[in-house]
Amino acid sequence: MPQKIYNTKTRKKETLQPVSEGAVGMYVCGITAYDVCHVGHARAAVVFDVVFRHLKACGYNVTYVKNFTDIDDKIIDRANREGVTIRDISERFIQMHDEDMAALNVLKPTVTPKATEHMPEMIALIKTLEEKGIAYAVDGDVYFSVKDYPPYGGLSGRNVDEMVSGARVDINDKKKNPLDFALWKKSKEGEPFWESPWGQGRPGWHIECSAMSRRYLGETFDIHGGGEDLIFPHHENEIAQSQAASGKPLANYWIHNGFVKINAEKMSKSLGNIFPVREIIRQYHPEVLRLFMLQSHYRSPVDYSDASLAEARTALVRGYTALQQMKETLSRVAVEVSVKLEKVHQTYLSKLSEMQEKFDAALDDDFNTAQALGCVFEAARLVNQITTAEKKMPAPVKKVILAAAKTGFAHFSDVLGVFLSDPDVFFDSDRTIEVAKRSLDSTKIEALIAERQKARQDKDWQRADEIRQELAAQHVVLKDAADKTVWSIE
RNA sequence: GGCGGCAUAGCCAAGUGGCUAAGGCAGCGGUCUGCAAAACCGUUAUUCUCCGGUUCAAAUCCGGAUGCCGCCUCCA
Repeated sequence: MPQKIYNTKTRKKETLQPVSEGAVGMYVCGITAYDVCHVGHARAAVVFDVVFRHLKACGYNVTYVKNFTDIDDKIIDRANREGVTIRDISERFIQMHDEDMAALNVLKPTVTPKATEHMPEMIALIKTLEEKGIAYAVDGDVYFSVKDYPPYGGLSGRNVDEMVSGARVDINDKKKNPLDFALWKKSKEGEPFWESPWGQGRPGWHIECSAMSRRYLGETFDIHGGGEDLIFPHHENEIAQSQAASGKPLANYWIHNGFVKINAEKMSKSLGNIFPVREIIRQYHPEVLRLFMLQSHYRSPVDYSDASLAEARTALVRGYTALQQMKETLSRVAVEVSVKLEKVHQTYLSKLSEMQEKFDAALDDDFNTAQALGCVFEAARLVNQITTAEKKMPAPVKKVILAAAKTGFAHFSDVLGVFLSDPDVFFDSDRTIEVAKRSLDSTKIEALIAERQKARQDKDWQRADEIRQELAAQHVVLKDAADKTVWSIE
């Protein structure tokens, strides 16, 4: 099925037709490296990671570029506050960003360029704009002249005249027009600077993305992404700069992810409701956060809360429970050369392949991860039916069906970036996190479980139940299997 | 003021013209179990904020009302 993408530029779902057949160029605006990543960054990263993974799974040769802004007012401020260099700051937070992303199973983009490493490209681009009469230099600053680029406002659906009358733009005497934006800023005393035809200074924010996307993807590429807040002014300005310079469209498809909200409010420093990724993954397995994001459509806003993460955890546990049963059954049953499948058994196999088709179709339809997850959970139910409920099914038949399910799940995991752990490793890790969160003592818990096992062997059900209740009070849930008792935190 | 989005069960959330309105959480009944837990089976929206319209047919398209939200200033 052809890939459909909702294009912010046209506000419609369109069929992806790459510039060059079989290849996709994608640029996504990355972070400004001045602080740790929060849930919002995580969402954007996960959304475009799934786009990346899915397009690759579809056979496209994807070049995914995600930049780091490593020169910016906020970085300078922080460097001054801490008395270190801007490089110290940006390197520190890029490193932490990479750690967080790795924890969330976010694949490394093909290229992760940094602004400071692309000064010549930026300066060249600004020069081109200046030569074309679309940019003007004033006292060491260079501005983009919005009135000299008539299509301005095309992406965000804004009208230049109305924006001027709206007048929520900063006052700056150097600008000819309040909507004009800086391409190059003269450096102030003590600030880091680069040499340029306009003197010592540093680039404006928007120009770096124009310069780096051009460098790695060319003048026109396929997909440009970012958070919905970037539509205006950032992406609008990128389009203006790049297209004014090249005379060609910058990107054919514009994808924007929705925001993460906290209690229906915007996350912001002033509200004090920022949730850093590294804090969240101390409370929950990273895949919990990832699953939470994938449960809703990437363009909708999501409301982050502890309750919704707890719910996502339960769902994740459900999936891993199926995987664990599958693994266990597969390891137990010996391979049989020829297995006769009856019609009922064939039904399972066809249901499985139906789930896989629906899964791919969901992602083809504007990366509908929520719908795709529906297929994953239906497949999980099917696995559970095979492993537990279908007692009459011959073991070799189970093996054949579960092997097919395993292949299907491998695909689901590969594309969504969840259910990637070994189930036993996942449960261990989940339990460790929960034990720490509730300040429990696993040694004591296990001692009680051992005591209960003895009581059970002696058929002292009263004592066994007493211990179970005692543990339940600490949120410890027991699961009695034939030979052992496993425990988890509810 | 300008631009845009959203409203589906107790909660979260897909579905955007027509088969039984996915899936997850929670609830209820059953199977299994010493009892549980997990799993499985069954059940939980005659209906998609409200009012009109188009159509043989609408949650889905059009118009209006109400409510919530985002962007227009750094922001994923």
